[in-house]
Amino acid sequence: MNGEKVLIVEDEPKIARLLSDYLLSAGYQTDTVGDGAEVMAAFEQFQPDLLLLDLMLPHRDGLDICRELRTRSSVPIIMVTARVDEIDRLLGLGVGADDYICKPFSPREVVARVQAALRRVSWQSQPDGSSPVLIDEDAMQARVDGQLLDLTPVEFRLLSVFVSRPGRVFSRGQLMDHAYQDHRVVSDRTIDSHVKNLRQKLQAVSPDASPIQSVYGAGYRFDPAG
Amino acid sequence: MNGEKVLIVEDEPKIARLLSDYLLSAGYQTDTVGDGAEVMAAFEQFQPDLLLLDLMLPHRDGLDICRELRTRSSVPIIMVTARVDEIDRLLGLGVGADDYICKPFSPREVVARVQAALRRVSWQSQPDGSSPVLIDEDAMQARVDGQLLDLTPVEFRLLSVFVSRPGRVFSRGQLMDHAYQDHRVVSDRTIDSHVKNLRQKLQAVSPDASPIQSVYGAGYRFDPAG
DNA sequence: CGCGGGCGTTAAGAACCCGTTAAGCGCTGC
DNA sequence: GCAGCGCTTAACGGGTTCTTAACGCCCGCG
Repeated sequence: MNGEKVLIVEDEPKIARLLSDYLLSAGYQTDTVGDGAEVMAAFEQFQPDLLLLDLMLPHRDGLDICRELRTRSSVPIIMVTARVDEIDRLLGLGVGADDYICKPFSPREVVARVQAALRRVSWQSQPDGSSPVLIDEDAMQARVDGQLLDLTPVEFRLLSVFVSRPGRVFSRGQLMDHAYQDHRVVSDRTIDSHVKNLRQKLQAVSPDASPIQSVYGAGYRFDPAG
Repeated sequence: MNGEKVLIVEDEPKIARLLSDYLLSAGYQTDTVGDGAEVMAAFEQFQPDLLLLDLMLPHRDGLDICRELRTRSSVPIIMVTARVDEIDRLLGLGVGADDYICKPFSPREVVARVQAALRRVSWQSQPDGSSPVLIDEDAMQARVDGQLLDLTPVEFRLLSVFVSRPGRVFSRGQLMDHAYQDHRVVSDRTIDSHVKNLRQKLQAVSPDASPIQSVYGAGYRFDPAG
């Protein structure tokens, strides 16, 4: 699984573990650092796409870390604080964090905010128009090389998920989660079936490419240059 | 940056000030309103390109304001809410907001979202300049190619919603929300029925176009060049 | 080579979606 | 009261889409 990488900076092992578990099961890669002094090294080495940063740390303040990182990277940072009123103070200080989470947090909340933060940056960085596949969520239309695809609702949602994270392998379960907002459970074959139809419609428009690849034992991967 | 105008609707002065500062320093013009009852007037006068709308307001609910604005303008609206779980509720209600921000928010987040929302609209609007369909909310009159349409109240409101956001797919539920200011619940077939009549009247005036398209499994889409 | 589980495809019934008709209801003006 | 109008919906029919059972192939492994 090649999910995006989240660096967790948290000195309390139980909490670090908790965060890590949530994120792993949501398909992210994680690395954990418990000491403020080690953060920069881990950052260089792990090259995370996002930071979960506890405010209270041994040897070095989370605030301080946040400031230094901001001078050299625009990686999204989510601050984890123990108390709500801290947040006001942080806002006042003009720390450049992207979001804040208060303890105690719920699994869903953490994952939701991480997703949101990552979605935001992936959006901004895409000058859009660069990918051969364009998704218009509002209009519920998808285009390949300018050609409009005639997709059913499920197909559209699936393609939409794929396009949102090109190159990533999605398990059938993850595809279900993302494509069925009601938390319906369907069989794995159902996904296969829709992928088959989707592939067919994609090939009808651009016969030479096969952008949806099967990954044996894992799921499917979308690769626009496939 | 050419100083697009952002109207801030927020009753808490400190937060309003904070928002205003962020946006000003990012090069936007701002105006602030603290009372729900004054929003429409300020909107007319200031002619903003975007609204930052707090959900909790004195005298008038942000939700309510959002709905009314949506019937007469397609200006992007970003809702500001105090808690994450509000967002789920709002999404369920099909409010026509473009984005949501949770308190506490960071400077970067607010500015990023405002930028994103503005980029989105400038991108999708104005290929020509004059839509063939004109809506006069005050007079409750609609024209196609200059021809006056004889619409019933429900038909007028529906068309009005469609025209406000061309190309976008509206579910039947969303159409109900927008076209019935009281929170009435009617059946899906009711919407179908009105759409049928609306289509008929539109075709009577311009026989070649079919601007209201059905999107199987999703709803209806208005596309003036359909 | 034989095994077992993962996978692609097919086909068919289930489920769902939608346009239309026609009828009932409330309201208005005569 | 009655005719006319607009709104809503029950009901129906047709079409589309979804899902799964079933089957056979393929892959990786011992």
